[in-house]
Amino acid sequence: MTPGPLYTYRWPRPALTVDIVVFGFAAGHAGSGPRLDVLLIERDQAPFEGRRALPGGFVGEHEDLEAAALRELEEETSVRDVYLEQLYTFGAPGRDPRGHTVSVAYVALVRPIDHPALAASDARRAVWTPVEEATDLAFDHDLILKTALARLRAKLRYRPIGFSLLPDEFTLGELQDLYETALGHELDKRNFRKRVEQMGVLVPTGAKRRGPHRSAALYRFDRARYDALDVEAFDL
Amino acid sequence: MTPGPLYTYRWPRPALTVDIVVFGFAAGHAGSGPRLDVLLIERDQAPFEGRRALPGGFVGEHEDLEAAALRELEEETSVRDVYLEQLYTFGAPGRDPRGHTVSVAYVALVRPIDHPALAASDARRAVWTPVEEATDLAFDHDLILKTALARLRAKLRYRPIGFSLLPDEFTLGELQDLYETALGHELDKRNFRKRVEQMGVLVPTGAKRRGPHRSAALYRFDRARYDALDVEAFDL
DNA sequence: ACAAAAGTGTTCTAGTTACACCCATGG
DNA sequence: CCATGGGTGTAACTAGAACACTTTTGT
Repeated sequence: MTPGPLYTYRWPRPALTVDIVVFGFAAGHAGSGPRLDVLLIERDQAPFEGRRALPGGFVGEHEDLEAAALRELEEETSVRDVYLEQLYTFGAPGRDPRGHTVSVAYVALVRPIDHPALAASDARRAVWTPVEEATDLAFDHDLILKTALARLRAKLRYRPIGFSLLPDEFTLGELQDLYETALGHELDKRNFRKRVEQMGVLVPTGAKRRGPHRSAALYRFDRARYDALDVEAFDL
Repeated sequence: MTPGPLYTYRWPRPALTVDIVVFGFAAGHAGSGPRLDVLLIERDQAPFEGRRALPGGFVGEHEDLEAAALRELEEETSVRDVYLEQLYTFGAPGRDPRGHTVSVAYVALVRPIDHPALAASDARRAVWTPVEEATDLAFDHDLILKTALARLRAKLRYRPIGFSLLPDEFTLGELQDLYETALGHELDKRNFRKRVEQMGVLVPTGAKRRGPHRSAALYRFDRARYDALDVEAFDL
């Protein structure tokens, strides 16, 4: 019953890492349409030197998995205060050429405020990349990204996680753009707004977003009101 | 780029295990109603000696996670040929008193044919336990079981995994019993049968199950027909 | 003959989809 | 003044929910 290295080190074992798929949503401005981005690191050492990879790293002993994910994320990309959710654990023996390494993958969603800050930070080489262009990644990170996208798309429909990708205040148009971009197909404007309104989890702030055209009302997601709802009651 | 122990052993790291939540469904006979069971092991050593626990054990180096789960399952309970799906990875630093141990949990679904064989096998102490009575388990296995149940309930609705809990041939009544037991509430018989029929993934075998009352037609799940369906088209 | 499970249709309701026009603003 | 996105209502359709009786079989 004594905790200790005796037992801990007796057998060889796989190494344990965390990898984080960080999604960011860039609202469309004039010219550029809305984009779903993923945050990638350019590796500066072998294996896969020069290849792009998901941020991540080794889990310390006595370190919580989620804590390790947040730590690596901040160390490598300066991103903090994110929605974080465990995705899946990847453990195929050949996935890391250095030896058997099992990786617990997480999905993080960040607000656009955090995007521009990245370039100015001490982040080594973190770059926002449109998801369609995020291919040929190191290790099995293509597979991890694909899995993360599938999860994001599935969960967006029945959990209010989309708001973690938008600024505190947003227009209904921006919310719809996010859904259309992430889901990959268009939605009917009137039906979309109808459903959003019926749910009653958005409160108008009274402010307006002024743009190149007619200004739009700003809304805020009301988590308290959402929590008061039945589970299952959120459905876009 | 050389794979090897040099890098592999440099740092202390959490140990890695797999744990498996094995669900079994016992159709109701005269007297006893239908039951959803979990397969538990009685621990014969510290920590948690004498307590019940989920089957599981350490992942070998260069061993695939799913392979490790299947191996441990067979070693400890003689159960083979099961539906297996990764559930979640539990890594709170205090979950194992021997030291930091991260566990990748799996859910397995087995057919009732395998139930009675267990007692006669070399399985140490594997016992089928109704889920409501599976409390006070070792480690954080109460939490793992709770998570597994939530997943089973959620997934039963939109994926055809329920058939992995039934014998090859089954009656519609048994299928409905399974759904009612797992979901924890009653379903309308006519609507249930209507939906099942509309899906068109069950084929009648022509045979009848003879019981204490009117005999019932037997069906078989047709996986080929299911695969031909759209995803999302399965919805009970 | 009776107890118990098998089997079968219809109606009503609620939710989802499809669809087109006017409005406000900035350039 | 015009281009662009903001904002609004209704009708048709479809899917889901509610509901009761007859049939078969073993005891």
